[in-house]
Amino acid sequence: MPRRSKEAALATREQILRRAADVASVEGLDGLTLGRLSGAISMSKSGVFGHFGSKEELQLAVIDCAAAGFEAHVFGQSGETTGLARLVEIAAAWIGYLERAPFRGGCFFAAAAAEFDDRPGRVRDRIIELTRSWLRVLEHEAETARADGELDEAVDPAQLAFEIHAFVQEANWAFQLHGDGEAFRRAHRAIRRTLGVAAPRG
Amino acid sequence: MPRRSKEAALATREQILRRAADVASVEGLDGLTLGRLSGAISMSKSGVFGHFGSKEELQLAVIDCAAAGFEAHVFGQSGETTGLARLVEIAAAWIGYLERAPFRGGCFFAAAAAEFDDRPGRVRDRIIELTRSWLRVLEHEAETARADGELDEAVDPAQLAFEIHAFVQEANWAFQLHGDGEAFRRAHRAIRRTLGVAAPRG
DNA sequence: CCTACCGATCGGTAGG
DNA sequence: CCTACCGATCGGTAGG
Repeated sequence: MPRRSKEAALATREQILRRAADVASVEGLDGLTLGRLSGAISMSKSGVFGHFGSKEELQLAVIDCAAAGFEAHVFGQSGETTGLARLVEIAAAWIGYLERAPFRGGCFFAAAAAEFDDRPGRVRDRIIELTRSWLRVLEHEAETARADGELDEAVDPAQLAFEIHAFVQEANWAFQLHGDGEAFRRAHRAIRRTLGVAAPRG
Repeated sequence: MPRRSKEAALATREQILRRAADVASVEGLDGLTLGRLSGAISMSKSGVFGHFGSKEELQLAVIDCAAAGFEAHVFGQSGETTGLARLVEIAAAWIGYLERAPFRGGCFFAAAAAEFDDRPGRVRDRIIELTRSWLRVLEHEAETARADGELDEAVDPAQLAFEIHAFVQEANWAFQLHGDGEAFRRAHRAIRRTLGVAAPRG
């Protein structure tokens, strides 16, 4: 018999993960140490450790926690639209999510990707999987928009996804590093211009 | 009297820094530890330490070393051109530098910026200074191109610099994280399209 | 979920 | 530029 109920243990786990994601966005997923994290939530190190079994499992759980928050915001905001309207909507929701600054360190995945892009392992694999799938969402909507005649037939959906993704990541970079208050507006403007140019001619 | 000549000491210092920049591009500027670095070049920890006096001074020296390599490549390649031709040239030289992969971990400054964008201190200040100045170079050439009538008068040079910078950073990101072999070609294509669109109408 | 540990490694120092 | 060391902290374990 566990001394505390499963519900209480799960609630503790969620509380740990929320704080961990915040710490990791600043210190990095590797700089997230069991000692500092447990101190920040007034638990013992091994009390935190017991919920995950290894640091790698903690890192993976933090990534999934951040992904769930991101998806809830971005997909929760978009309505029943498809194609170009949906592409515009989810890009705007993405920018809005970053503007609301869910973590102190800015975009969790931008930080995690830069940190782990050259460290093979399960953490890197999970980050690759999630970022690839997000790029595919953008690409898929661009494809639908082209098929529906909302974009010029010459448009390459993967190229369009690359450019939109670039603008939003650049805005996060410029805001976090330079404190550039124009950054998110620039991303909006760049996306609008790019989609305008990609519109069918006539 | 020093036991070894100043020249020899400086050569050792340069050797340390080259290796340190490579390690830091993978492990991060914080993950760059005196112990691992000294092991990698078969020196004692305190032998390396003595050249810098603190870990922060080592980090700053590594940043300046990476900046010198970047500038030598990018500005060394560009000729006597100005304005639009120069903007195209330095953007291409930048992409070429990243394609040649000077460090195992990809763009040194992209990694360093993501790591230190939320850690106040001299390291962050130096990264901000160098990245700001590079953005200003792009912006300045865009201004010149507009003044010379090579770009439409409605073009905002800062916005153009933002977009070009975004494409190259995105290419580095996609290549490092996803191993995307198309990434640098996509950046070239995006820049060409953006500058083509920004060219004067008529 | 806690206390009390483990070996390894960290940045940095003393002294030569 | 080296050996030998310092206190602090790391991820992880034993036992309750």
